[in-house]
Formats: sequence, C-alpha cells, structure tokens
Amino acid sequence: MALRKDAQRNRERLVEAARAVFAERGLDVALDEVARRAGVSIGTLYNRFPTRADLVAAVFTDRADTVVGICEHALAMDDPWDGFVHFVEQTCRMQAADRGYNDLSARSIPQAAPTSDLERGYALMTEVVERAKRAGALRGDFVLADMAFVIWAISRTIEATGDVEPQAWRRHLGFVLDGLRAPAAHPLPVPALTDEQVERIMRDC
Amino acid sequence: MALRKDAQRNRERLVEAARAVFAERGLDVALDEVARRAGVSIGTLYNRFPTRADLVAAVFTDRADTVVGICEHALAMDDPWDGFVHFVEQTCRMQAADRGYNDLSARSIPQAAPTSDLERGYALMTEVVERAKRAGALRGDFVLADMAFVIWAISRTIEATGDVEPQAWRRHLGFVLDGLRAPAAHPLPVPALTDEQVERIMRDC
DNA sequence: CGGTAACGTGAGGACGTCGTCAACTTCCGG
DNA sequence: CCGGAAGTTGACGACGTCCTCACGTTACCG
Repeated sequence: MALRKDAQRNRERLVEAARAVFAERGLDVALDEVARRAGVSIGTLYNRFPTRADLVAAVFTDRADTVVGICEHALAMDDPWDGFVHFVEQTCRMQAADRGYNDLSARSIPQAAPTSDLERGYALMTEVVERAKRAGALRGDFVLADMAFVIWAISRTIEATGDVEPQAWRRHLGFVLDGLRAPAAHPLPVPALTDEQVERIMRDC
Repeated sequence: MALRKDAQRNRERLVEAARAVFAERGLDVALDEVARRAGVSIGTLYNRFPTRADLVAAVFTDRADTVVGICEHALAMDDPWDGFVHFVEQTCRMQAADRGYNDLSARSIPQAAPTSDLERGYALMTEVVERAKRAGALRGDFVLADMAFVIWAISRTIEATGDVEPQAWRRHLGFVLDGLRAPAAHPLPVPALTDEQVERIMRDC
C-alpha cells in the first residue's frame, strides 16, 4: 500500500533534513532537530521512522550504489594497485565529507542497505582486493575484513582533525597504504577477523 | 593547607573507584556510579572534583610516569627500530587494557599530567622517534605528531573489536608498523600536522 | 461531495544525568 | 572536652532527549 501524497512529501522532507543534519552534526543529533529542519512535527517523524536506525537506513541506502560505482571504476582502471587505491581513497573521501557517514562507517562498515546491492558491493569489493593481490601489488595476507581497520583508522582521524585540518586524513592514509603494499609486508602476529566476528561487531552498533 | 584525614581517605577511595569504573566502562560513565562504588555521596565527589576533567586528571596522572618508563626502556634497547616498536606496542597495550585510557588517548593523546613529567615524556618520545629515523629504520618523513594517527587508529579498532576479539589490534598495528618502515615510504600527499594544530585538537577534547 | 482511513500535531510523561545547597556530622587544635 | 572549621550528605531542581497518544486535519475512494 502506497503512502498518501502528503505523507510521501513529508517523508522526503524528513530524509533530506536528516541527510543534512547527520552530515554536519553526526548520527547522534537530537531527532527533534531533524523534524524542525524538515518543517514537520516530531510525531510525524516517529510515525514514519519508528527508530533512529530506520531514519539512518533511509538516508544512506543510496550509498551502497555509490560504493558499487566506486568499485566498478576501480576495476576499470588498468593498474590493479591504482584501482585498489582509488577504492580506498574514495571510501575515505566519503567519510571525510559526511560526519554521519563517518559515524556509520565507524560502527558498522557500509551496512544499512537493501541486501541485494549489499551483496553486489561485497562481491565487487572482494574483487578489487583480490585483483590487487593477484597482481602482486597488495600484500598477500590482506583480506577484505582488514578493510575494517582502514576504515576505523581513518574514521577516528577525521573525527579528531576534521575541524582543524580537513586534509589530514590524506597523510594518515598515505602511511596506511604504504603498509599495505606487498613489498612492505612482514609477518602479522594475529590472524584476520573472521566474517562472523566482523558480523558480530557490526551488529552491536 | 592539607586535607583533613577523612577527606583524604575519601579522595583516595574516589580515585580508586573512578580508575576501576573508567577502565571498564570508559570516560563517559555517570559520575554517581563512581560515587556509589567509592561508598561516598555524590556531593562529596563534586566537592573534591568540581569537574569530570579533574577526576580524570587525578586518575591518570601516573600514566605520564608509565610513558616515561616505556620510553626509557625503548631507548635502552640496542636496536633503534625495536625500541620504537616497543614504545608503540606498549602504548597500544595500555589503550587496550583500559577503556578509559583509550578514550583519553582518542581525545587528547597522553595529556592530563603534571607539566614537568609531560615535558620529559615529550622529550623522550621525540628521542625514540628520532633515533629510529637516524638509524634509517623509521621512515624519514615521520614526525612525532604522526604518532597521533597511530594512537587514533588503534583506539578505534580497540573500541570496535575489544569485546569480540581482544587481540585484533595487534594485527592492525602490524599493518601500521609495516607502513612506517623506511623502505616502505612513498611520498606523502600532505605535510604533517603542526604542533599548534595538535595542541588545538587536544584542547577541544 | 461525504465518509473514513490515513496522517499530522505538539504537549507532556518518563528517563537519566548533572550540579547545588542547606542541614547535618566529623575532625582537630586549643 | 569543646567550639568552629572542614567535610559530608542526599534530596532536589534543571536540563535535554526520548517516545506516546488523544485529538484535529487531510487526502482519497466511491
């Protein structure tokens, strides 16, 4: 059953307002600020999005597409390492550009999306990583789950430095990438997180 | 003017309780939980520590000594790179062992200490870094301010993985260290944060 | 155009935390 | 042992956020 016309319009206003508010203040803003910005009452907000997670999901569904696009662009690049770097860099750029997305990344990696797109994104990300490994550019002991480390690392740096020096994360990423090149690799002391573990971490918000 | 005997005892109880509560729940716990754990009223807590920052400072003053100790041990090691690794590793170990300290690191680096010890710690840390650079082991474009990236990165990873896989940060640190070795170095896109910038980031808690 | 289901509204109760203060208690010097 | 300064207490008001719900309004179908 479709929404009534006014309800549909209010829904869009709410999502737009949330997008803006989340972007500049993070995922933990008071929801009545979102409602105010949308020109709608707090009751309507709760009516449409019973939980904060519902609103967050509505705001960031399109991000899965974006990630897919980034991956495709990465895979279209001639050099597998350049492709991998492009992927990581663009991901981080998105975090830097949107405080809400940065919060989301820190807590649950690019989750919160229709499952089919999510699976596709997952598959593409795996291919970006594997291709770079096959080419001997990315270190062989790196697995997709290790991307979480990269995202978490940059996320905190952006949080800390964003107001003072918005480009600082690029330096941090420089160090990180240098540690991921194959020739840099030294034995790691601990095995990678399993998919189940990553799953569990993501669930616990 | 010295504190009265009972006041002194209560102060110690508060600091002990805070140490425990911060360690297991982080720096943002409700203060009345600290008071309860100390067997003291909330009024007494506020009486002795007017702000949360006062209490935090009291709990973590000794950490500056610990850092000094770590640095001295690092400088006593024959191999400058091993010394640097020891320093980083021990710092991260402290973060992993104490959620409150991890929070503190994420916000303001090992601050919150009597100024003299702080300066000494600062000087020693610089020497650990510079010695490793002089030996050609640590990349030449690394500066002390870049340690913030390491601390922030590990801090977030510990936060995310601590409950599920307490040793995961060691793998993350493995990647990080591989990026800091001299042979791994590629040109960085952005200059280091200045001391003033780091200062400013730290002040803003 | 009327009836009704869907929707919108915002005041208000519940909650948790903060920080205060006036009344009470304890310590300690004389 | 006493007086007063130092210290303690916990109930309380302020605050911000969450979420609900009874009532008023609007869109849409026949």
